Amino acid sequence: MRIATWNVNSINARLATVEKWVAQEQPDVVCMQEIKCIDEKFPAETFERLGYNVAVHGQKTYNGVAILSKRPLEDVRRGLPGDEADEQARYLEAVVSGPKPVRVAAIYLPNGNPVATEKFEYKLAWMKRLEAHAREILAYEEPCALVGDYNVIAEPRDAEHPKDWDGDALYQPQSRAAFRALKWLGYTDAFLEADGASGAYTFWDYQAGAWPRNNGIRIDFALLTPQATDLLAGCVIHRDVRGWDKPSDHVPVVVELTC
DNA sequence: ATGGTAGACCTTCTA
Repeated sequence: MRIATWNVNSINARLATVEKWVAQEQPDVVCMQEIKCIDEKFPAETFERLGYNVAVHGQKTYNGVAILSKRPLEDVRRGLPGDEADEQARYLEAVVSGPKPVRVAAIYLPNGNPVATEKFEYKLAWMKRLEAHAREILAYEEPCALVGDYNVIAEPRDAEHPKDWDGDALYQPQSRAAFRALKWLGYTDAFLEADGASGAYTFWDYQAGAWPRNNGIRIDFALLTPQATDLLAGCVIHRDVRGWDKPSDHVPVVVELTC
């Protein structure tokens, strides 16, 4: 089973690009972030025509996540547990049915900039809630992939110019520590495990020629439970998609599990 | 040191 994650930066602005890639690659599952629309405005029919079931957790203008799956989706959960007052649509979880069911979550972790504002506090609080929920999922002892835009540069190797990010929420010691705490609960970074190449990025800013200069960062991850890690067959960053017409600033990451 | 782009949408906010 091939599971993709992609921050599309508006599904409606990106529809032609996303449809082209999905039709070409035919992943079994596609987790999207930043769809930037309410559920009713998500172009579900486009993907249903390609043979996908669709689950959406959207909101107006900002954020929003979705899961496409060729196999039926069960036990769909909308929103990250731990704060009933949180109205930002950043988490969607479902079980992909089949002989070997796999739990999948689409994650759009808060950016958190600028630092020293309530936005950074919200990021850290959200990461605490994610850690608590990820701990619960580990206790299920089942294959699960937590995929998405984590908005964290975990290590210097994950940036072309790490020093440029010193004042940024994505590279703060607190952000990196929170990511480390999450991962060390017992999750595996699928790309590092399967590939491990340095200089492999998933995001290049639209500004200042970041793409032609390869001024990128790796912030889109697939974190796997031990039971999913046992099934890991590969992980590929679809770098070339950043050079397509009307690209997102993120590219798809595809993790393959043998099931 | 600054500004550079993209998207949603009403004028500025988010990234």
